[in-house]
Amino acid sequence: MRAMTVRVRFAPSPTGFLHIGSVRTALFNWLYARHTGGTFILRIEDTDVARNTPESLRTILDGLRWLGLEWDEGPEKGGPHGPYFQSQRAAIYRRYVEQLQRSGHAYEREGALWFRMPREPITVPDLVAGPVTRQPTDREAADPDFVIVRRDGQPVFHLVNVVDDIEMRITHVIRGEDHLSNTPKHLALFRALGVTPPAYAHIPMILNADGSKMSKSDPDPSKARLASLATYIADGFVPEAVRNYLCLLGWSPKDDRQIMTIEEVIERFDLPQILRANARFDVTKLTWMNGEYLRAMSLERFAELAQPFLPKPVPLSVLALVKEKIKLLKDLPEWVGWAVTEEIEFDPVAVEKVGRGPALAAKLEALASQFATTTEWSAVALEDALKRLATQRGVKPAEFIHPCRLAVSGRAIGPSLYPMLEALGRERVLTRLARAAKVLGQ
RNA sequence: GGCCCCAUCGUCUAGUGGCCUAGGACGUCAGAUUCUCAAUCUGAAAACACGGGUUCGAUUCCCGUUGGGGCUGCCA
Repeated sequence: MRAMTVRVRFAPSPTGFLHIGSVRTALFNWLYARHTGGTFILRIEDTDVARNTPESLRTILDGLRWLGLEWDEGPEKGGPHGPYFQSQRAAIYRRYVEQLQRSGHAYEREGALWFRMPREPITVPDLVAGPVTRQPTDREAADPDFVIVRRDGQPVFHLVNVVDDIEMRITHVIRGEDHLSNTPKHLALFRALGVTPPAYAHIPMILNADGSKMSKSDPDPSKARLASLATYIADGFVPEAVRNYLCLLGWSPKDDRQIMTIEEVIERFDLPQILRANARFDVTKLTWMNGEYLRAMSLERFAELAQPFLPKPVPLSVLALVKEKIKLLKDLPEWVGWAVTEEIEFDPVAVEKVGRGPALAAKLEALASQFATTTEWSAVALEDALKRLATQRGVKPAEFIHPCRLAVSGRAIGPSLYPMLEALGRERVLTRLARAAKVLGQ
């Protein structure tokens, strides 16, 4: 007996930004396809003409590719079961609608076409939640039937979703738990059409940190931002980190691993391990993970990813200094500012911390004359020079280190001091020491 | 309101009746790194929602309560 080849699909609606929860759904589908050697299909559910936009479609395609979730069949790719836009499949839906009418499963009412829902409860054999049997709600008790073709002739979600899953030979439907309540309708449709339904796996939702629903239209703008994948791209998260973090939301490798290569995840991922409980999105942990990925990657890749975040080119030697420190690429400008701007702005908080006035000026001037005579301009030699000066004055090196950092970078935090000085070069360091002594010396 | 799903540290999770004085990670706090830091290292505090059962024994099984989430559109 040969197992049926797995065919899964991600079926977004191009009506806005790509939701981070949708991304996780796409990821789980993709992982399952890769784990089983199956096929990952992208299908665009654009039956609601009024709400679809081309930009939104672009966002979906780019977003999936950014994460490395390439589809095997779908837009810009083709495949044997196209077209992959529901707006182009009207003839197919019509065929199925006619079949339902002929077999007496559908009838017209108020200009729309309604599906005759079975009166007895339907059990969903869900791979994650187990068998789920729904009792009829108040509404359903009054009238369990539902619309499958609108008055304007457009077929609705429940119908097209099922028809396409049939036509595209979908074997497993992995989707958000918000669809669990819809599933009996879909099962009834399959039954009426005389087709064996796919297996269902409803995955838990991703919620905000406060447990509320992640919504792109949340009245709180900071929450609304977090719901969109675009935010993470813009803030300088790297795809591997976002993907890794998402893998750990609702799925667990069952050991203590946090950072995993995608190959490892593909190897271990399977439906039975998916958790039943909703998970909250912890952007802080994602940020930590992003820093881990940034530090672990090659300098070349770091430079490549950094490029869009830098107003002007920055030498690799400088990027190397901040690569180990930074967590988000969007913070790059302020971390490398010392290397690309001569007009250093002094951070008030840093000035407060280090101090100002004649005492500071004296230290900076001493430093300047010390560095002016340093023969070899290297991190090691500079460290040696600074420490000699401190010893001469009978103070701790820190007494000179902090003012020096402030003078050359304007900040209290940043890369290690001596490599920073080395990268800057003698001339710029001396200029900055003099300027800082003047500006902060009063 | 009705229906459905869910419930271990603040968060993500390990745990499928005794190995649990409940493990890991993020975050937090405290030290260390006699240069900062959102880096690194070390350590600490921190959880089985509640009430009934079942059992020799429950975080683990059952029921209820409470709490959270979802659905309840001629949206998807």
